[in-house]
Amino acid sequence: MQDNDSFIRNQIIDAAIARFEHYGYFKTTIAEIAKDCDMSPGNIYRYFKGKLEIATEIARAESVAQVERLRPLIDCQYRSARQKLEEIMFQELRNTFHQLENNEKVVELVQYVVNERPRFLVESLRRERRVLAIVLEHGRKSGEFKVDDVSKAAAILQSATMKFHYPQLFTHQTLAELEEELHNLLDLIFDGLVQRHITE
Amino acid sequence: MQDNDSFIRNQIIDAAIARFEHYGYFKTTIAEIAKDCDMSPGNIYRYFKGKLEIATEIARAESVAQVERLRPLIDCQYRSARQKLEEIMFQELRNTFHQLENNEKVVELVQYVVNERPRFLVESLRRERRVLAIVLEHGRKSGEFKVDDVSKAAAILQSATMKFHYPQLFTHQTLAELEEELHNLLDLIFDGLVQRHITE
DNA sequence: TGATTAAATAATTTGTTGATTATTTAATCA
DNA sequence: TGATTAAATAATCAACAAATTATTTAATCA
Repeated sequence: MQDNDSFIRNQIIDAAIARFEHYGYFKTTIAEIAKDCDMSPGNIYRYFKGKLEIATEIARAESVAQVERLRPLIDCQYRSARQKLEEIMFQELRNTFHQLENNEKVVELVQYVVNERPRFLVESLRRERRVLAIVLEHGRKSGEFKVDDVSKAAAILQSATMKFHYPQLFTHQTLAELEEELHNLLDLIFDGLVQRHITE
Repeated sequence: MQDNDSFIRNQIIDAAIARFEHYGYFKTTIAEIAKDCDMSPGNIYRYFKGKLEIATEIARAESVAQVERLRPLIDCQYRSARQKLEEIMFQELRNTFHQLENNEKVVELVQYVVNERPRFLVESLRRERRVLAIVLEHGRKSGEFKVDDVSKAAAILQSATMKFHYPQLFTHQTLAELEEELHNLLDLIFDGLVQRHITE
């Protein structure tokens, strides 16, 4: 029964989230998650390959949700492509920063998943690049941007803003400082990206 | 005797470098370094506060040397400021990449120093920013660049290229891939940085 | 007296053992 | 028969002693 299966998977995921957020990944045991779901520890393994797979699924869902939260923004009619890219970057910076300050258990979990499953990071970065590419394509079509290869441009944009997604690289800076730096960086990038209409 | 003191300091540093490069920071003991210098372990402490201070001095010297190696480049008369910045970035990328591939013991040492002494990283980054600022100032004076605040621009340039200095962020990319990405990034940045002479 | 050492102490690492936890397997259930 | 469990096994962790190493101190040397 496929439906019931995914119902139970969700039940396990939900129990795991609650435990992980409260006690952290390492301090929660499969036995505890199983007990929360009124099942035996072994039965968890019918639904997940192991503890790490549960964590990976949670981290992936968070990464997908973060990108999903950008959707209304990228669909918005009243913003320029530039404004959209700026807001995407700021939203991600603030999100990372707040996670780091308020949600250390989740940060720990994600960092562990990233270390154990290098593909996870590659996949998450690709998801973000797709969003960037969509907005860049808008900008290209409307003539706002001068880009020929949209996905290459997305990759560049992503590496240029890498610092702002990696808490390890927030060298003791405050959010305000990071925001100002990001703002300046984006100005620099856009002045190079915006189509310049030479007056003739 | 100040001269003799610094002679012995250098002797210790040299012995430590040899050991650290060969066996790694953690596998070499103060006793071994002392023996290489024909002195007792305790005597090391007349010259250094401890093992970590020796490592820090070695890492700092490496960081200073890396910046020094850029000097002929920044003094060069026949290169544009843009060319200089490009070559600085490429030189640093290649340097980091090769260290990572050939000199894992040194990488381990530097990473440990960075973890234990957060100031060390701040200091190294400032050293690099100073170089960038010098070249930016050249470009500003000659009219090649449109920058008002040179040291702010240096900071932006540094954060935009952060990925290429942090091996942790080389997500399984080859040197060739990284070089291409850096090349594209610099193109983007310069198109925004270069003064555009509007034809009137 | 400053440089050095040997010896003392403090901190860290290593190795070991027992417990806990993750995962697998072989029944049981419905 | 598929879902579940209980029991078996494998892997990991925690605690603690022993050993090693880092650092300090109190002599000794020249």
